[in-house]
Amino acid sequence: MKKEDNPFSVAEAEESPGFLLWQVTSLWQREIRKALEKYDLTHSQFVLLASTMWLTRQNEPVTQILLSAHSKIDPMTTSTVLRTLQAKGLLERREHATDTRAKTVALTANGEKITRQAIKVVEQFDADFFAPLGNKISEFNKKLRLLLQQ
Amino acid sequence: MKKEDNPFSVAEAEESPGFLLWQVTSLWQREIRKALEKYDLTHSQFVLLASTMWLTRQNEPVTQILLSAHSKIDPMTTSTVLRTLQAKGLLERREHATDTRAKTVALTANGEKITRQAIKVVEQFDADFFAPLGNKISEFNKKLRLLLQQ
DNA sequence: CAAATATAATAAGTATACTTATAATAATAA
DNA sequence: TTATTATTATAAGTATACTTATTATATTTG
Repeated sequence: MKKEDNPFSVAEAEESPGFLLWQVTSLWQREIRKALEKYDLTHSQFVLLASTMWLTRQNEPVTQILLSAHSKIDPMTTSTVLRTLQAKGLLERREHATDTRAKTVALTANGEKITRQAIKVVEQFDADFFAPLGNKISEFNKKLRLLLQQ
Repeated sequence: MKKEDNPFSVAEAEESPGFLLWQVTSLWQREIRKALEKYDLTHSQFVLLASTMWLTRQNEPVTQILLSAHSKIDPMTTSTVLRTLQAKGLLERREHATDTRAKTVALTANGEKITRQAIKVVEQFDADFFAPLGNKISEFNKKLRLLLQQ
């Protein structure tokens, strides 16, 4: 292969933000999965449980579509995962009071208990995972928020 | 729910690097998937094709385990996805010259052609996606590398 | 009000992404 | 050289994560 035919725009794979993001996320998700294993929760399940708790505390009407928007998990996956969590007895899905198309999601007592424990574990894990950034974490957060807002 | 019982350590979900990383990655992967649709490639397939091309250019012996390590895709998924790519005629998996346990992966002519086109599209997509960071991209890359090195 | 459009949820199907377990071989140590 | 350990790849099974299509209901518009 001829050198002048290089299809890559960067000299090192380590200079591509896309490839770096791919690698970091792969590792992060893999480690989180291990941390959640003891609660028999997948990462997506945890995100939806924590989001349900979060939105409930904001006094939002917790519909599936709102959970999907908040968690950035697509609506179909949200539906599937929530049913799994319902089967596990961690949350309930009732008919919405005013919108009969929608369902209202709420944690059960056990769901609340497990979610609280899992949040602690994940927050500690994240603290460790992002520790190499030191006091640059807020800068990192700011950059991520920039990417979300486009 | 009592306020003093707040299980979250941050006042806003937007202050949690973990949740932000989850959201950014979800959006990024979803958009990349759309960009790769016209080549009938998933994101993982693209990463493995580009990694094969990259490692080939580095004159590395491109085994599945090396591809797995480079791409951060676990070995089993690497095996499955590579077989899909082989069925599509985009790459070949031959017996390794010296290690009969291993397989040597190489792009076909068509695989090379499609990979080159897809790299262009993904690099352009990433340029757009990370554009809000402006000249802070190298700082962002540096932070991601810190997280990889731990 | 009736028709058109939008929204909320899900069925079915495909492709990861992971787990544990296993086969086959390579590399190393006694 | 033989036994132990490590490496490379894959089988089988589970849970996302997505797509397109559909159902049911809300909302908007003429």
